[in-house]
This record gives sequence, structure tokens and C-alpha cells, in this order.
Amino acid sequence: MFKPPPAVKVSPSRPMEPPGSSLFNDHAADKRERLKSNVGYVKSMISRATPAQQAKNEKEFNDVVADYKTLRNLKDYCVHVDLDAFYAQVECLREPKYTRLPMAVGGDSMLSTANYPARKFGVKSGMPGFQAKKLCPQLVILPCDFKLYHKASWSFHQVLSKFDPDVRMAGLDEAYLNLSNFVADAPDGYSMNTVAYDGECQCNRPRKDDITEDDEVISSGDITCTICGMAQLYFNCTMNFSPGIDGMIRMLRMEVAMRTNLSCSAGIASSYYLAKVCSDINKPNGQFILPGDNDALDTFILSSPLKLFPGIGPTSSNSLAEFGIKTVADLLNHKKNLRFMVSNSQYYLLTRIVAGVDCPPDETEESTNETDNGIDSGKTVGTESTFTPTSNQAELVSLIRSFAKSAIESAKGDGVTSVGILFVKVKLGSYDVHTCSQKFNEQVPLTNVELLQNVSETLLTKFIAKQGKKDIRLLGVRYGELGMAPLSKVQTGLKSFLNKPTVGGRCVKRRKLEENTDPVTVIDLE
DNA sequence: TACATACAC
DNA sequence: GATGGTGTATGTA
Repeated sequence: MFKPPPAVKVSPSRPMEPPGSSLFNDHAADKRERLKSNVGYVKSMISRATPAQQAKNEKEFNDVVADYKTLRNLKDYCVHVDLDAFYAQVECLREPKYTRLPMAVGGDSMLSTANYPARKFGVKSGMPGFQAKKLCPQLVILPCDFKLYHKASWSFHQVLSKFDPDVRMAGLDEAYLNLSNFVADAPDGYSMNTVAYDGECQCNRPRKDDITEDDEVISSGDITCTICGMAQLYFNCTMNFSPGIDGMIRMLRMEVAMRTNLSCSAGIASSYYLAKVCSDINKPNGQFILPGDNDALDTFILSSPLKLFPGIGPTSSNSLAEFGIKTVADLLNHKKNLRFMVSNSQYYLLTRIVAGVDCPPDETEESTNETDNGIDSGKTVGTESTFTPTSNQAELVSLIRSFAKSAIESAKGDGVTSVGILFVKVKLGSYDVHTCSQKFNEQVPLTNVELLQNVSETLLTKFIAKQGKKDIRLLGVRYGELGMAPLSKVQTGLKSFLNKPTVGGRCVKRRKLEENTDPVTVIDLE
């Protein structure tokens, strides 16, 4: 294992960025070493590749990309909508003072999200809270309140489903819509009566800055906000939206703003995949349209860094960077060696990125892996938890038994009645992760708590016996090959949320004022 | 089948 | 001083 040489004290003041020797950093360093060594190995392979091989690779790449490009549907309007700094924004509705102060949601060990004032300090989601506090000592960290976020998400979904009844939520704060059929039917555009806000008070949306030259302010005034007690200016106005997709999406975002008091960003493109990339570009409170035009697509894609594309995470991104590949354009310069550098599935992901198309639709549309006997082999459900590292076996056994139990409870909540396989996950103090599993000869009913606990314990003790006495910092239990209760019992009617396909209820073809409709938030803050 | 790695949110 | 939890997909042997 790589160990840095002992630090030498040269100056009385600490250097700004101590590399910090810790098990976590050691683990990260190990990982970097492994990555580099693998890259070195691949480079040596490439140096021995024959020109014929490389020519073949290049042809394959071109053919696959050309093939994928035939799947471009340039006329489609795929839309990705994403609430900005979602948890933080919702917390600001409850406690408006945080709109201007650096604040994050999460815990000391991990932040789920940070508001924009905090981001100015370099605070980011995924960062441990204690590190964020070093960057920004005045940072306020609030605990997650998922009940509240679910309420906000529900309101968000309600607005979106008026624009596309088949809207697909991807988590609480983002959604995909298809507006391909919508845009043409309003030659004069749309208009909407609303109230925009300004002033000290930050409780309400849309904001005055959201008003454009196309809009008309009917009247205005100032009051004291009943929520935060600060000065609030209001502008009764008619917002007018241009007839194309741009206006439609601005209208959608304004409707989200008035119904939830939350800002969101949107990306519009000819594929969902690209729409998702686009929604980040003008975040927060903005939108970006990638025109449905082959040249525009190619230009956009080629200039984009690979790490912006979903599926290219830190590992792939760093690995490719070692080969000198940072953007899609770089990728094209390495066509002939790509096959050596990435796995088969990554290869096809990369070719799809170049082509700018979505995954081909799933053959088994809308279906689970559920078989006739009600076993869903694909899904898993489990519980895991991190604690102060310990090697005390009695403690560990007690923990794994309690996790086995809570995983049962969580499975029950998902309508599971029996399990066919059990996984135990162990993370050592060194951050190395291991899993052990036990497949059962027949389905074990969730009522058999003792058995599932015993098996979990056995897997753990066997693992410890094999590894020797080491500190453990995380344990988890997960069940697979789930036997499901009959669907009618479980289905809580998510599908029934989808409303009628009316285009934005109150959003009508361009015509003048009705009366002022209430801009009241639909999020009930208690 | 059993385990490890990568990724999204 | 200290770096998350849940679930899916995929690679390898």
C-alpha cells in the first residue's frame, strides 16, 4: 500500500490544504493507485495493438454511432425539470431567513444539498458536514424532513401532470415530460395571471425578476409578509408566453413557482438523456433548449465534458481523463482504442452519448421481473448503517440481528411476504466493502424472523472468522428474490395520481385577464 | 452462483 | 476527530 513519506515541518503556519492522513484518505489513495495501475496496463496493451485492430475498432465505432444516430427524433420535445437545491429550498419556505444565509440539509457526516449562499463557499451536496463547516463556519445544517419534501414533491408533480399526464418522476425533485404533441396547438402562445414578488421577503414566487418585457404589470403595492414579517412588494401581472416550446416551458416553471413557491430549472432536447444534461446548464431558475437540429446536437455534444452525462461517474470520468479524454470530442480522437479502455456496456453508453439518443425502450415495457409464482427476482430491499468502528463481536452480532429485523420491517412495507436470498454487507474500518450471501432452498417467509436473524449472524461470524479481528464501521442486511403479496393489496395507487391531459388548467390561449387567481402555495407547512 | 465495483438520487 | 443509505446494473471468475 502506498504511504506518503512523513511530513516535514517547514513553516510554523499550517499549509492551507492538509492532505490529511486518515483511513478514508488512505482508501481513496489506494483507489487512485489501482485506477492508475489499470490505466497503465491498458496503455501498454494499446501500444501493442496492431494498426489492423485499431482500424477495425474505428470502423466499429463509426458504424455503431451511425446506427444510433438513425434513432434521433429531432421533432421530439423531451423535457427534464429539476427543482433547484430542493431540500434547501423547501426548508427556506419554513424558515425564510435561510434564503440569504448559508444553509445545508443533511448531517455532520453527509450533506444532501446546500443552498446557493452556501455553495459560494464551496459547500456541495455529498460533502461531509464537518468539512463544509471548515469552508463556511457560519453554515447552518438542518436535518432532513422527508415528510415535508414529499408534500412539496407531490405539489410539483401535480403541476407537471397538467402538462403531461404521463410525467415520470425520477426521485422527489426531478421529472421527465414529453411535450412533443403540445407545442403546435397554440399559435398565439399562452398567458397567465399571477402575482410576482420582490422586497426583503423571500417567501413567495414567482419573483419580480421572473417578469419579462412581454408581460404586463396591472397593479402593484407593498405589504408586510404574514409569514416572515418583512416588507413584501407585489405585482399583479399577466405573463405572456411565446408560442413555442420556450414559452411553454417558461409557463410551466412559473406555474410550478406559483403553486409551490419553489424555483426549478428545465432542459429541453430531442432525447430525455440530453434533456437531463440541458437542465443543469442554466440552473438555478433557468432553462436551456437544445434545438432539434443535427448540427446543433453534434456541436453541443462534442463540446460537452463527459462527466456531465448520466452514467459517467467519478470513476469512469477519472479513468478516461488519464487517457486524455475529457470531452466527447476527445473521445472521438480515441475511437480506435476505446475498446481497450472501457467495458462493453460502457462502450455502448459512450457511443450513445456521441449519437445523442436514449436507451432503446425496454423490451419488457412497464413489467417487473415478477414470475408466475409472485417472486420478483430483480428487486432487493435492505437496511444498512454506519457506526463507530468496533471489532467487538458481541456488539456486531447484536447489530446485525437488529438490522435483519429492520430490513424485514422495511420489506413488509413494500408488500414482501418471503425472501429467497439474504445478503450481509460489511464495511471495514479501512473502508473496504465486502458482501456475503446465503441463497435459500425455498422461500423464507418474513414471519420467520429468527431464521433470518440467525443466517445474518452466521454470515457475519463466518466473515469475521475468515478476516480475523478487524474494525467494522458498517453493517447491512438485504433481501432478494422477493415473494410479493398480491398487487391489489399493496398498490397505493401511484398511477391514479395522473390527472387529465389538460394543458396547464388555468393556462389558456392568449386572451386578456380573468380575475386574479390565488398564488397561494399548495404546500401545507403544518 | 458469489462477490466486487460503479452509479444515481 | 470525523466522509451516508437504498437500490440497480454490470463485470468477473
